[in-house]
Amino acid sequence: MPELPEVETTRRGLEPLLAGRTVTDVVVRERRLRWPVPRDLRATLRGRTITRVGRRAKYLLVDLGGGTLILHLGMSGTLRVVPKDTALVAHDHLDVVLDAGQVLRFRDPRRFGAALWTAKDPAEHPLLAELGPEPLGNAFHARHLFDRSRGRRAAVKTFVMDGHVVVGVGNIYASEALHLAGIHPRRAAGRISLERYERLAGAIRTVLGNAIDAGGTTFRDFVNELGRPGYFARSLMAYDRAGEPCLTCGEATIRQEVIGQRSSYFCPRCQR
DNA sequence: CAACGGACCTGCCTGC
DNA sequence: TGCAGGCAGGTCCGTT
Repeated sequence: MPELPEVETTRRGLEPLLAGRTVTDVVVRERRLRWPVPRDLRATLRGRTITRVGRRAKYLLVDLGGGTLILHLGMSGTLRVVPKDTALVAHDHLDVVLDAGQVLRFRDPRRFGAALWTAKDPAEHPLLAELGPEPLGNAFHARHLFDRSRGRRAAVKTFVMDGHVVVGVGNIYASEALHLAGIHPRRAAGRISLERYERLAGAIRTVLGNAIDAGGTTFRDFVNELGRPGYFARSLMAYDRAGEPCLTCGEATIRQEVIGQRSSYFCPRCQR
């Protein structure tokens, strides 16, 4: 169940395994993902060679020269490169068979993920065109958050999880970043100062960067391209720690509340 | 516009 | 042991 660090971990793992490989076959076992898998995906991909694996927000972009396979892992998706004869398990919906006897295998029990094709610049695809800046890129900074939040009464946690504001900040890392920045997740986004957004922008970069360095966070089932978990869970300061002592102040207890229909974790003492 | 709830799914855990 | 209920890391879409 990936946020940006898990998707980036997957991308970094896949890139060297896929670049230069030619697609010899495609097997679609289940078309009913978030959007239907294109009927002609097999015919479209066969014979093409993968040049690189990119990422925009949580979308993986498999560049096949003349077009791009857009993959999204949804809540429960994993991508792995396995030998061609590897036994199938439940919810192995899609195989991209590669020349070197290996298969890029997409598994997604909940089917919130996606596999789409675009022949144009993927940045112009409707799903990507309106997205906010990358949190680890130069276009993301406190001024951006400040300007975009003026007049908005929604909780700041909801605000930073809006992909049209900034991409890649999911439910775990939103709680973590707000904790690190000392900001209460329910505070109205439009009533936060530029100075505090400086702290928040820095916290988002720090938390996401550290999580990528740790290979992502594994709670239940995230695994990388080799089927291995990430190690950031041990670094979490707030998420999933309801009732436990705050690791920052050592005095208060981490609270869990639902904000914008998502479980949120924070320290009522450190976060205001 | 912004905000909110519902929708899409399966698996896993809890409590009766 | 069985079963209902709730919850899970995403995000689009329709309605106010």
